[in-house]
Amino acid sequence: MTARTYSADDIAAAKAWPFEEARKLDARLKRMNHDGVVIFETGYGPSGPPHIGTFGEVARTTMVRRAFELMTGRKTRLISFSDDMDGMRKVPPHLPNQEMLARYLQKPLTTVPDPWGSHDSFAHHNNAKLRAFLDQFGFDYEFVSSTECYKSGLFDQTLVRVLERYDALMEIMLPSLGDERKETYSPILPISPTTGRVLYVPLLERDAKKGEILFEDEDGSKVKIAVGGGNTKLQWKVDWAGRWFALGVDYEMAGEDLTESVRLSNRIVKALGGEPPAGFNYQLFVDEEGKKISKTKGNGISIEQWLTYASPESLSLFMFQNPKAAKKLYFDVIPKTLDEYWRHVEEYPKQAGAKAIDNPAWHIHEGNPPEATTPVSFAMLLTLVNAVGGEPEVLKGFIRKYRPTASAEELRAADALTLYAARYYKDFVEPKKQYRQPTDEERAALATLAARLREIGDGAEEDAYHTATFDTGKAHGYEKNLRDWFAAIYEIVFGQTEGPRMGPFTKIYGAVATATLIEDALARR
RNA sequence: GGGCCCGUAGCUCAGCGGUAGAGCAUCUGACUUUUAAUCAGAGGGUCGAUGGUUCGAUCCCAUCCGGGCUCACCA
Repeated sequence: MTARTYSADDIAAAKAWPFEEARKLDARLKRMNHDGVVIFETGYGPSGPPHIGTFGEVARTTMVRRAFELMTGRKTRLISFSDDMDGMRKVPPHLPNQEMLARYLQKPLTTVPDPWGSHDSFAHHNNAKLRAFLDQFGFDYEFVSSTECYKSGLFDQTLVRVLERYDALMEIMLPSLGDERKETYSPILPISPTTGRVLYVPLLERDAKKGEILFEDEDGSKVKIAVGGGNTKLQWKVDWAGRWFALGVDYEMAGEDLTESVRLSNRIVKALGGEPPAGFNYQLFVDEEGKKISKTKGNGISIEQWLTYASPESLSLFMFQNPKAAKKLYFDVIPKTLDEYWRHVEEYPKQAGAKAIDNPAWHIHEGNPPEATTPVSFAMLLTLVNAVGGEPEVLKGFIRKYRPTASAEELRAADALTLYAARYYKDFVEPKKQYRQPTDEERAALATLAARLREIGDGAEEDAYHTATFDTGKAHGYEKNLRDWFAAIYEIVFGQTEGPRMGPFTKIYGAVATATLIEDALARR
C-alpha cells in the first residue's frame, strides 16, 4: 500500500491535535529562521524500566513528528534521551543485590553496577531495555545517553555557557528553591574525583574563561576541575535546558507534573541564548475512580497488561485520544479501545482530505493505515469466548462461519484478535467455570451423544450434528423441555450456564473432539 | 490560596460560530429446531453553571462550580 497524498489545503484544515502541535512548532521555527533538521526529543529516566508513560510520550511525539513532516516536508529526528548520569538517589526496591547497590548511592547511574550482572551498569541495563522496548513497537528514534554527551565533550560548551550566564541562571532558579537549598544551590554539580558521587555543593569559585570551578570535595579538600569532559553535570531544570540548548531540541512534550519545570527550563534556555522548544503538557493517567495512579497502590494498568489483551495499535489510539484530559486507565477501556481502533481503520478508506488525516488511524500508523479491517469485533469475540471457549482455532472457525465472505486480509486481522480473546478467556472466563456433576440420566444421555457424534464422525453437516444432539435429548426424556437438555450440556460439559449452538460448534470443533470433550466431562470428578 | 489543564448522552469519545454526533450500554422488533451472537429500529443531552460579545455560541471572553497536576527536596 502506498501513502496517500494530501493537499496544503487539506493539511491546513486538519484539526487533530498533532497538527495543532505541528503548527506551533512550525511557527517557532519560522520565528527563529530555523531551516535545519528539526529535532524532537523524549526523555527517559533509567532508574526504572520503561513503562506505559514512556510508550505514550514516544507515541505522541511521533504523531506530532509525522504530522509536521506531512505539513512541511522537512527533515526530522527523534532523540530518545536517557538521563543516565543522574545520581542514584535511593535503591529501587524489588531489585536484586540491594546491599551492593546501597554502596553506590549518589553515584551516576552509569557507574552503578548492573544488579543483574548482564550489562556494564544499572543504567546500561535499563537503557538496553528502553531500546528493546521502543524497537518492539517499531519506533524510529535515536538513542542518546546523557553520560556519553557529558563525557564526549558534547555538552562542554553548554557547561561553559552556564558559567558565563551563572548570575542570570541563579536569578531564575533561586526564587523557586527552599531556604536550605538556596544556600547550597549550584546549577553545575561536580562529580567527586575521590568518591565518584554527584555532589550537591555550592561553587566556591568559577572561571568561565578557563571553564573551571572550585568546590569542596567530600573529604573536605578544595578541588579545582574543568567543567567539561564528564567531570560535572548540570542539575535538573538547568540540565533540561542545557540539553535543549546543546542538542538544538525543537520539540518536547512533558507530563503535566512537569509544568513548572518546563516554565523554568524555558526561561533558563533563553538565558543561555537559546529558544525553548515547542511542546505541551499532557495529562497523567488516573484510575477508574479518577484517582492518581501510583505504583505502590497498584491501581491503573501496566503496558504489559494492555498488550496481553489488546494490540499496540489500540494502545496508540488510547494515547492519541485527548492527551490534555486526565484519562482513566483501567481494564474496561482495553477492549473498547481495541474496537474503536478498528472502526477508525475501517473509516479511513472512506474518508478524504482533512477528514482522513484527522482520523486517528492515520496518526497511529504514521500515515499508512492498513487497508483491511476485522470483520468481527473484539467485543463479539469476547462474548463468543464465553460460549465456545478460548481455543484460537475454534474461534477462527467461528469467525469464518460468521463472516463467510471475509477476505484473507480481513481474516488475518480477525485471527490476530483471537490470541487476545484466548488470553482473556484464560484469565477471566476459565477461572469462573463450574462443572456440575451429571445425574445418572444425564450421564447416560451424554454418553449416548458422545457415541453418536463419534459414529457420525468429522466432516458431516452442521445439521447432522445438531439433529443428533436433539434426537439424543428427545430419546432421553427431554422432548418436552429441550432447554433443560442444553442447559445440562453446558453446565456439565462447558462448566457454564450458556454455551454455543451445538451443531455449528461440533462442526467447527470436530465431532470426534466434541465427543472426547463430553467423555472427559463425564470422567471428571 | 497562586499557576496550568480538563468538564459534550449511563460509559468512551468526536464536533469547536450557523437548528447536537458516533460506538458501546439500554429498550423494541426480526431471525436461528435452546441461549448467546447476528440484523433492523427506538429512546436518551437546558454540550458543568451564570453573565457578556455576536444576527446567531457547545464552540470566543469573564466569573463561578467540580476534577487533576503543581507551588519543600529530588527528577
